[in-house]
Amino acid sequence: MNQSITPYHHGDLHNCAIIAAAELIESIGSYDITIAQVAKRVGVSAPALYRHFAHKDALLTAVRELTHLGIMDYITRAQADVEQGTLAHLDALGSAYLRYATDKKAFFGLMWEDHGDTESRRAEARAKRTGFQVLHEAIDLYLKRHKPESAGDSLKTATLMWSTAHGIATLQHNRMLDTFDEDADADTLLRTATRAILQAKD
Amino acid sequence: MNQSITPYHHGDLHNCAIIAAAELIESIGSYDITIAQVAKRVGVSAPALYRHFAHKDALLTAVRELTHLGIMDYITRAQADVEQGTLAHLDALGSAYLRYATDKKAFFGLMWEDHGDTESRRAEARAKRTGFQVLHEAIDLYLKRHKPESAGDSLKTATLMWSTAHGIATLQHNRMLDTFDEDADADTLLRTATRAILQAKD
DNA sequence: AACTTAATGTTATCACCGTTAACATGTGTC
DNA sequence: GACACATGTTAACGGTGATAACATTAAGTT
Repeated sequence: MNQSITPYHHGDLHNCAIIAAAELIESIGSYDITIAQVAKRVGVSAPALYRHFAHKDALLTAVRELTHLGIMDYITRAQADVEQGTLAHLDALGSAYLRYATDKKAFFGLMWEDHGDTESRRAEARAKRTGFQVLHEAIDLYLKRHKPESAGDSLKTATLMWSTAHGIATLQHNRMLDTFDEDADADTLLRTATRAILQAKD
Repeated sequence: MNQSITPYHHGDLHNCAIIAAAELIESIGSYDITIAQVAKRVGVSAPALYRHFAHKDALLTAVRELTHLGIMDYITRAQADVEQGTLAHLDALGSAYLRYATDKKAFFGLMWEDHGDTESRRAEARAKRTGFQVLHEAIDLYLKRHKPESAGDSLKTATLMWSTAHGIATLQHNRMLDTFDEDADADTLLRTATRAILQAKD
């Protein structure tokens, strides 16, 4: 009696490790975590994780997938309350992006972190592209409705708007926005940019 | 005779270490370097560097200062061939920023990297702000000449343009621009954005 | 039910990292 | 020349990602 309560085999170490890593990252507000920390949190020895992940970055890559799901959740939810193809729709998308960047600071940083694993880059690129396509379709719809003569530029317009949103988000993430203009507000900036980009070439 | 060619005291280890670190970063194309690597390159033991830098991040911060000088050099040089306060001036500034991001990939990454040293953040913020002010003045001049009614918005306009340039630069840095639009060209995108932002509210 | 095999844990260990301590060697000053 | 101080050295520590060798459990075959 009084034997080990937890069995030798964990059961679902793979997924639990990913979740534990994500929780850890969120709780300390930084993606600078340790294999040992994750292992301890799951209640397992550190090398055990190497049965499920080739190296630390593979684990972080798995967490990155979660972050993509997370931001897609933000985006999807933002679309729910809004009529498709309207300016409000575009504002909602941008606002969701900015909100994710501030709400989930560590995750946002992790998403765009440089890492070497070339194999996982493709999967990530695909995930980011699907997020991008939501924006692209919204812009395409908007242009066809309100500026049919510019509808052919929807891809370039979407790329530009994503770039702008990303720039504002990362500058805010690095606490640089208010260094430049202490009254700067990310949402207002993005709304201004959105209108400028859409109005261009009139 | 045949004594040690290098004296016991290095003479200017502080600056040499910074330069060595910078060279190392540039040569391997990543700011993920090691104190030992830097020490070896200077021909000194690793702990010797701790006489000149409190911790590794202090050394990296010193390199960051160099990167700020470097990008200011790009910007200053870009201004030389161009008439102040023109659209060409603004294009040149943006182009210089993008060029630095691609030419000095590792340095650009280092510049905006998250790091904990709160003390050095202020100095960096100041350096970034002076870079920003060049853009701000150029935009202010442009607006006063070509759109005097919007001259009051020059700060917000500059913040927006920097954000856009930064977004394009970082997306390109993460090889994401052509993931979205394989024909995307950073310079063209930024020029489009510049014109859109300046034309707005007409 | 027993044996085999593969999956998945364990502990021991490695090389390397940032960093500190204790000691050595120069340099400048009176 | 003696002393203080700056600046270098080697030795060592705790922590990191990762591997090796071994232990345990689960699953499949007969």
